Amino acid sequence: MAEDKLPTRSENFSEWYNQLVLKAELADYAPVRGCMVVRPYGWALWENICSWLDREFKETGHVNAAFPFLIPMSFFEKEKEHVEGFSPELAVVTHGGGEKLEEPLAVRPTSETIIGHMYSKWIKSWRDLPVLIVQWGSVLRWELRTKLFLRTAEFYWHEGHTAHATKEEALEETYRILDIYEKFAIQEGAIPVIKGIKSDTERFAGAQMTTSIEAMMQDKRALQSGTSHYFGTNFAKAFDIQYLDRQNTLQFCETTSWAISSRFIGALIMTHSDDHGLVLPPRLAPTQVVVVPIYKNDAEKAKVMEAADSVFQELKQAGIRLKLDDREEVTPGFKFNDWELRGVPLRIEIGPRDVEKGTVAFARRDVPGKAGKTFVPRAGLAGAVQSMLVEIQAALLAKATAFRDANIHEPRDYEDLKHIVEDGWVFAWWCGSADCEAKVKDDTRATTRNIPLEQPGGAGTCIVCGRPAEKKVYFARGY
RNA sequence: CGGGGCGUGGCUCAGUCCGGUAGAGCGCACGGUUCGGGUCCGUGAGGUCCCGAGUUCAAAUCUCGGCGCCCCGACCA
Repeated sequence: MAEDKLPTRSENFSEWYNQLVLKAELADYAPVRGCMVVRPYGWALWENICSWLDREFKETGHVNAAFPFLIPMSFFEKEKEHVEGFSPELAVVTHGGGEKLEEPLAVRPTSETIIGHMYSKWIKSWRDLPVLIVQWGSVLRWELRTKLFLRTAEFYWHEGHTAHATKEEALEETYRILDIYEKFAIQEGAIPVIKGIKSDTERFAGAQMTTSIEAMMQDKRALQSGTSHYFGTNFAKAFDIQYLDRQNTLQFCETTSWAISSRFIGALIMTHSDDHGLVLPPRLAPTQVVVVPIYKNDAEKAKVMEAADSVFQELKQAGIRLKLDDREEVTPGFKFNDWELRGVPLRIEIGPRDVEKGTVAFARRDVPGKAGKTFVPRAGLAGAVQSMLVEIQAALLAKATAFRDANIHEPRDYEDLKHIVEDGWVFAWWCGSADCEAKVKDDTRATTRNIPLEQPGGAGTCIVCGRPAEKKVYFARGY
């Protein structure tokens, strides 16, 4: 039960975030360094995220499977960039059953290697392709600095791993998933994201191309919210994933992998929430509506509870996820604050005056205070609630989009870039060289986020070195 | 691995400088009161003061050693 107030976003964004996660009971610190416990409310949110994605993956031909979370160390040696990228953050099991193991086993930081190994067994013919498998689970990376949801040692995700006959098909898959991620973020999460391609330095270890969706948080830092990789034949060559084509010629597969992690919950929090607590988009909120009855004696209680119960039944039958808060030991005012902290999109208050008038009171979470309160007729309530939830969802997206667009700037020159990334995103021409990228990072701690797929066209000059540039890129400080 | 801070009831912390019967607020339990924006009053339960060694008649407090956590950088979904 939360009693004291959150720090405000403006006084300490980081502390606001930490306390919000704890007080809203999304997660708690685990007694294991860098790990979190996802509490029931946080997990319910994660389940809503997963179930939408799962449905979408299945509709596009993917199937689910499970691979071991322990991976022979030698597997990591097979792809040079992959081992360099992941070795520093592996946790390794050296003993089992009291005996030292002959070969240490890594706790999976990602599963390309073990899945690649299995694919080489399973794929023999062009008839076996494509293979489109998704694994739901958790992985472990020994991060040096952790933060609940955003970067924990163990985190939850799905990882898709696909194998295809041709480069065209693999690229098509990479972008198909990126589109699903974009649709998910915008439509379900109300988070406006930018689709694009990562620079060579920001690319996934072992990939030929990494794409991402990037979101702007309320502190204007960037959060990579989903990622989809094209591997070419890198992993197929490392793990010997070959098939015989129609001409009876041995070919290497083209593979992809992609993921959205529990970090997305961090993105939801930092995009929509306010100084009163969590604000969740209705389409993902575990509880979309809470009904709070108000009365001061038994006679009132009887009437109010009768009305509250009938409202509850009607909305439940309409398929709305809701709760009736009939706790007697706390005051309505306490409940208001409590559910606001938890981010429930719509609160319905029912008091004696409402019962008399045949109304209920709506209080929108996204519009705090009096401005978000309206009185609604009791008749036809389910329809009114449905459309209010749609309105709130749209309002959240509109607000986040306006905020993002207001904080992306095109710099006049390099000095201007340095100034902008202090408190916003830069959108600028870039020659594509790692040197220029590194200079920006050294000078400002900002990195390239991605090269958006949607380009203005034409050409310009690199904001850093002044050489000709064909693409524009986003620079921002990331999470 | 560098730089800062901190380990005292469930939580946040005071007490440490200057050694002398372990405290507060919140939370929790019970009773009453209240209820359209975080009610108020009363009663009560709850502590190896991070660990170890030393100094002392006496250590949460002083000395030495260890462990752990948080924040800021380098690694990252």
